[in-house]
Amino acid sequence: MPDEEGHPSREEMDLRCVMNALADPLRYQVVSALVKDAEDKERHCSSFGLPVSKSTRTHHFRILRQAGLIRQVDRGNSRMAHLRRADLDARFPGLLDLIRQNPAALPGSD
Amino acid sequence: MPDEEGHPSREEMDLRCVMNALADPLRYQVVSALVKDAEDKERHCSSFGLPVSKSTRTHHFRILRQAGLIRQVDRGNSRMAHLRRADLDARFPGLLDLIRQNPAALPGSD
DNA sequence: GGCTAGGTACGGCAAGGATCGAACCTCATC
DNA sequence: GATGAGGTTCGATCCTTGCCGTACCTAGCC
Repeated sequence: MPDEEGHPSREEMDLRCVMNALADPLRYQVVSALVKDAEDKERHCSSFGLPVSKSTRTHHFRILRQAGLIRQVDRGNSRMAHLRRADLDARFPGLLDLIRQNPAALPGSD
Repeated sequence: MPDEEGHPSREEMDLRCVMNALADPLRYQVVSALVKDAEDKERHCSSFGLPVSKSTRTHHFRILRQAGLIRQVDRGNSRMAHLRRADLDARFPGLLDLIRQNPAALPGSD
C-alpha cells in the first residue's frame, strides 16, 4: 500500500494509472520538464509555471504522486518534487526515454 | 494530415494522444490483446468481448484509430483492426514492450 | 428486392475530473 | 506572537467523455 503521502511502492505502480497521469497536458509538461533535468534534481512545485491556481496545482501533483511518477518531500515550508527515475526505469523501462524524445509543446518554457 | 478514415501518419502520432487512448481500461484491453497476438494479425472489432454497446465500441475504436494505435480496414461487411506495430515501434520505441509487460487485468480473459 | 449483420452518426444522459475561490494549516522570519 | 509565503482541503461549477438507444448505411445472402 502507498505510504502516508500517497507514494506507491515500485511494485504497486500501474501503467494505466501512469498513462492517465501523463494524458493531461499540464501533468505531461511537468514530467517532461523533470525528465530533462539533471538526475534527481529537486524542483519547487511552483517552479513549473503552470497556468492554474494553487488548488488545481495541488490536484495535479497529487495525481502525479499517486501514479508514482514523482516523489514529493517536505523542505520546511515548501514541498519539492523530483522524478522517481530509478523506480520508473525499473518498473517501466523505456518510458522515460519515450517522454524525453517527445517533449511537451510548451508555451515558451524551454 | 490523417487520411479519410482518421489514421494519422507515423510522424503525426502524438504521445499524449496515445497515452490518453491507453488511459481508458477498455481501450487498453484492446491494445493489450493486439500486442499479444501474432504479428499483424487482423481481428474483428467485435472479437474483443468489450462489455459495451455497438456505438460505444465504435467510439473507442475511433479514438484508438485517431491515436494511431490501430489501423482499421474494410473487409466487405466488417471492419478488421490490427496493431500498427511497425509504425509504433518506429515512432515510440519501447511502448509496445511496456504494454506487453503490463497486460490488462481482464475479467476472465487470460 | 428483402432481410440480416456489422458499423457509424447523432442526440441525450450521467459520471468523472479540471478548475476555481475561500478557508485553513505550517513553517520561517521578524 | 504576528505576518507572509507555500500547500492542502473543501465545496461548487463547468466541461469532457463514456455510455446508451435509435436511426441509418453498407455489404452479403437468400
